[in-house]
Amino acid sequence: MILDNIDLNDVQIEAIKHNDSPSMIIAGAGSGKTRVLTYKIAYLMKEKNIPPYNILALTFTNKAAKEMSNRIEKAVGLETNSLWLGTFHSVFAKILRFEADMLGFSRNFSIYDRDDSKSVIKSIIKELNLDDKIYNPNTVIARISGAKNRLMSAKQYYEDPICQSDDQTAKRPMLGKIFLMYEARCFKADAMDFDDILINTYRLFNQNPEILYKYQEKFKYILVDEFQDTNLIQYNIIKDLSAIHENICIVGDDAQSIYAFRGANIYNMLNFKKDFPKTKIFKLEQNYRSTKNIVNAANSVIKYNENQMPKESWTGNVAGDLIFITSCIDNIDEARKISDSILENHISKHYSYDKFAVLCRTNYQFRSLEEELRKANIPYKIVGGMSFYQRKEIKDMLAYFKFVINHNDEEAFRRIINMPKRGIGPTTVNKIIIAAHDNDMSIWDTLCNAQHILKGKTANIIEDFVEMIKASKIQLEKNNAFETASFIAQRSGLLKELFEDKTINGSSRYENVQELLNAAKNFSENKQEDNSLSDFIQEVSLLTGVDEADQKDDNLPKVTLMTIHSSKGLEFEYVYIAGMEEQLFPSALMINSKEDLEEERRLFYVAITRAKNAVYLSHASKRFKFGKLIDCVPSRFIKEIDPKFIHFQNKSFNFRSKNNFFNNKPFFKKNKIEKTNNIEEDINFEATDPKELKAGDNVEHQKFGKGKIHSITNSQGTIKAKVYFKDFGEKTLLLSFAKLRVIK
DNA sequence: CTATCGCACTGTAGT
DNA sequence: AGTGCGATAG
Repeated sequence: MILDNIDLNDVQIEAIKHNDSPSMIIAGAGSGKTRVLTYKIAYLMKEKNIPPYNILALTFTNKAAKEMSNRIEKAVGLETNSLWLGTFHSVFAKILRFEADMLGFSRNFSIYDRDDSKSVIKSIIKELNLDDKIYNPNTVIARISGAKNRLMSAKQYYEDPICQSDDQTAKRPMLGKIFLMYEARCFKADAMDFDDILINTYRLFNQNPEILYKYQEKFKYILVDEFQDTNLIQYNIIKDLSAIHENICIVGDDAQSIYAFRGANIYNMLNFKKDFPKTKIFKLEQNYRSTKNIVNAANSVIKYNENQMPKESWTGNVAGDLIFITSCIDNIDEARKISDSILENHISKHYSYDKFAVLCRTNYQFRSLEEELRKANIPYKIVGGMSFYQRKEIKDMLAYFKFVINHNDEEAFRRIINMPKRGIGPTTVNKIIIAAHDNDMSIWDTLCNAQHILKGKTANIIEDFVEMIKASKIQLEKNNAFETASFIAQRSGLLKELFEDKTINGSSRYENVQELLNAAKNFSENKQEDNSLSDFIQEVSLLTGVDEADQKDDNLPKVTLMTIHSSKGLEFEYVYIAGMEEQLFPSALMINSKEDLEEERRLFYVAITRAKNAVYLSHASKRFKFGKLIDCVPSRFIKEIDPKFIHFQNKSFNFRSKNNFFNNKPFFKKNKIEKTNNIEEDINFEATDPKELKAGDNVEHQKFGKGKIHSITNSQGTIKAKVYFKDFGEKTLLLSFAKLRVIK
């Protein structure tokens, strides 16, 4: 039998074998959650002979889905293809493509990411002649997304008295109108944003009982991973889907719920038992990952949270090291101490670099860390952050693909119409879009009849453009993703333009587009069917920064730099948590209520429990932000760890102040480890007095080499220079810190 | 229409 | 520190 010879404890086995009524598996950090889930699916398929297409398994990240699929393949052999395993968004998007016409969409609908939505919102705000400082696009998006997550349509929002009065007091009376226009615009462009994928699935099932029934019968077994991160809509959909068979198994840990900010609802976990009274609960409390000190320290912090389910996380592992705490002068000192410590552990304990992770609350903290790791010649990789698919040239290329697939995609149209430059400026674009809106025609039909609104050269250019799209469409219908993509890349002239750009930035853009074509190639070759460009785009639209991390990897072990959010589900021998400061972690922007603070605390809990062997916390007294030095105070979370589990690395600490945990001057010692020879360090640069620099000067920079000052500006008290470097393109430098030397 | 320059804003997290 | 936008020059 499949579970024989597999290392599983009694509760795990019980949980795996329970499949005839709802169940909830409360799985603490490091308790073998994924293991249970994968073997549960394997067990259903092999022992219960459930056909894979009757099983639906939902995860939150593509990465988790991929890993689970790999593990199942290992356990049962190669039959996971027909298994419905994927993220909420990808599975629901798949269903929506099948049933699109029920909702008035086509099966080629586009998916708008945040940037696309933002751009639509911006153009609406502009059209309505509203002030984008009051109607900040981010705020507007947040309001709309919030309403959508409460299952409110634009029309309902527009008519709702509470929403109206809220917006009135916030001085944003037009928000309802913007929402209405946004919804209309997306619908017309045959596009859905991330929220729409969930909402439309919910509506599809609620408005069409026969379709719901079809899927209820199809998905006889439903499993949900990371259930604590589901929002209300996601929960309602899976509740509906499992209403007949009630073979639903949810796995989660309330202590690791860190997505309330995007609508995840910790109470879903508590409500589940009410909605499914027959629920059997399993608690996986043994931690197989971390040492006793780490588990106990994590427990001592999380007990400050009032909202949580009772459980006892414990481990049979060794006691291990205490939690190290280091005080630093500023973020550069912090980065240096972390890189020194990594090097020391790497050398003395022979741990390869991939055993280390540096976790941060925010993305911008990576900059100083990166620099120090680079100086110390420690290989590293950054996970998340700016995604490959968010780069300009990639978005441009994807916009071409999207427009060929969906001729009504207005966002894609705006992006590509003058990329590469073909002489179509904003005036012409507006003419076309206004003509389309006025005559209630689609963008595409307007383009095909461009001779009515445009004259001479411009009309010819548009005609050529239309021809190009038509030719690409023909490719789309008969060829696979790679063939079509290559055709479009060349025919559009985008590839040629990038190829001819000989600056470093230009050639890296060219390489990026090649990389994208390469991805399309792999996609086409790995699949026998469903390998058209449409299928490729569907997959890519739901991909994020975290997913590509391993993609370009050259097998060299590297230290991982990531945010705590993206570290969820992973584990490392050594975990460094940088920036343990009030305002930063817990984040000042975040904590408006007790619930918010508790979420930050859970985030801290997640961070600590990533570690198998040791945790290093560091905090700085000063930190650069927006080019300014900010004073920082150690995080309250440090104080909350039971002192029994802490070791202070800086001996000079004392507890003089009652209010501030450490308000004495932090101890600073010279680096013990000698730096490897680094050419850049050999050049001894002195920062030139900013007053001596002026626009047009030829300069040399320590890191970027030779360049020319474009302009010098003084904004909000910081003097900045835009410098064009020969090898690195345009950079903005803070003149007070940048080490520039004037070349005569 | 396109290129360049100065200014202002942003800076939680991820599908 | 990077980006994006508007003003202005080309």
